[in-house]
Amino acid sequence: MTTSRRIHSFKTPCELCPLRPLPHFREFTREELEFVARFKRGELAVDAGSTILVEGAHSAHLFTVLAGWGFRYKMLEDGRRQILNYIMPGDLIGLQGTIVGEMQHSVEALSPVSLCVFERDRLMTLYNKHPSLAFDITWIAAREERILDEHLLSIGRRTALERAAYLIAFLFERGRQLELFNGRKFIPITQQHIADTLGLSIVHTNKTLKKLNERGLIRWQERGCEVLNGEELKVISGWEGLGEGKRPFI
Amino acid sequence: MTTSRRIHSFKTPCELCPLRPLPHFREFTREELEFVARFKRGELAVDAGSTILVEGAHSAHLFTVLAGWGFRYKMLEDGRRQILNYIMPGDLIGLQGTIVGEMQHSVEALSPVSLCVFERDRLMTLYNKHPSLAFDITWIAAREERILDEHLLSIGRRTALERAAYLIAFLFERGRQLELFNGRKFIPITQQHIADTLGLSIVHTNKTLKKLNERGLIRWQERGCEVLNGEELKVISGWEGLGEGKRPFI
DNA sequence: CGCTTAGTTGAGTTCGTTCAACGACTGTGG
DNA sequence: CCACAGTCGTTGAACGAACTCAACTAAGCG
Repeated sequence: MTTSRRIHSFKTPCELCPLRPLPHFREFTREELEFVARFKRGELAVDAGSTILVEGAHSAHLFTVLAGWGFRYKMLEDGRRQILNYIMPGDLIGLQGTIVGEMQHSVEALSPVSLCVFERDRLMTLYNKHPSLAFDITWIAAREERILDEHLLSIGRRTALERAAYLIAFLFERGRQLELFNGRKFIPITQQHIADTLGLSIVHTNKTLKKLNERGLIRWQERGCEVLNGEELKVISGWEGLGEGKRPFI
Repeated sequence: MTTSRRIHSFKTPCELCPLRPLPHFREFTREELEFVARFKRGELAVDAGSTILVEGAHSAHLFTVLAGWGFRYKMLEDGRRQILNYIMPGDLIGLQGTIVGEMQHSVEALSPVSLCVFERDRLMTLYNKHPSLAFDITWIAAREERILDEHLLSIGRRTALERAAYLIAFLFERGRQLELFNGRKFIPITQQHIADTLGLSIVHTNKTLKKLNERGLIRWQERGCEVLNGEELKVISGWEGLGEGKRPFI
């Protein structure tokens, strides 16, 4: 594993944030934007495969993903790993660490990832001075909760084929909302990641994905998944989607 | 299913809240207490087995559990049910509905439950006037998230026996923190609830619980689970517990 | 008293696992 | 340039965990 991280004091100015103009995100008032610009302390860039946060650590920082894909996971002592959720542009990470004191899960990059860095000590200032942004943070936490609910339903009660279809449809829909696909609908994960998300073995995951492949819904190539028919994946899994409303991000 | 609900305009005054003196909860300032007292609109009492919130509904209310046990769940169209988490005194329910607009899961009572009722419209006032309480709400959401992470790890990667041990240890620890057991360590759930939480069939759940019973860790009786050895359940599941710090509640 | 719900148990089946081997590809060092 | 190791994906065979089906007990309730 190549673990390289570069911290730039160079900042993408929040006024020129590449995410904010997307129709997927809610607009900010000038005051909110100015506050967030001051709240931001720098940027962090990590390579694919590197660890962004480690379980047990006391990080002084909060991050918002600017670009790239990653995932949150927990491990048991004997090495069994469970991927909890995926992180993508606009997602806030490290909030749990800020609130509980110590990280309860780890975060790893799937692709090169760049992050906005915030200081957790200043979070209380945000709550004091910008109730609307405070509400946004709660909104973000509630959204994560909702997604975890869906994942639980999936792992607990769906069949292997339904689970796989759900997961790929989910990642695809998120990527679509964020306008991450330029032509090629490609999700940068390995089958091991799929297995560790769905609670299946790698072998059975492979055989399950083969079925989706045979139905012409996905194609596996270059260490990732190309989505050919996102709608049918939703039908198979019985998943209703994330909803189309705008969402906030810090 | 007997579904009875009584809404009392009668209120347990927040100053005499039976929960607040518990060492498990953080103390409030006088101002916070006064605000919450005005925020509270009444009380709701429901019988065991009745539904408190339904998926898809637009509830105008938020609730804090005052007494009793319940659970949150989601269902697939064909009836498969997944229990997401359990609700107990001090828990806030309905926040997702407030934030996303419509409930994404249902909530049902396991025992007689009484709830404090709040109006979701007034939540923004709380954010504007009481940043510390706003932070508490985020805290509560982040805590729920953390618990869901643990459940995901459990369902995804633990064996049936470990899962059962984890769940019972979890419910037991929560009950203990809330001082719900007076001598008899009894959890009011059926084996069907256990099955629907762990993602197992009722038959296999029964056989798994039998093993825990044979080891002298639990005893099943009167539609519930009596915990005989909570520590050993934690050891079997490899679960580290919830942490002992104080927590907020509204 | 019959009806319902919760829990128990056995038998046979299915789904998902582990083990094992192999091909394709990538990066590294000689 | 080739040899080598490492990762990722693929496939077959054997096994085991968890499932369904089915029958039955015990308790609670009208």
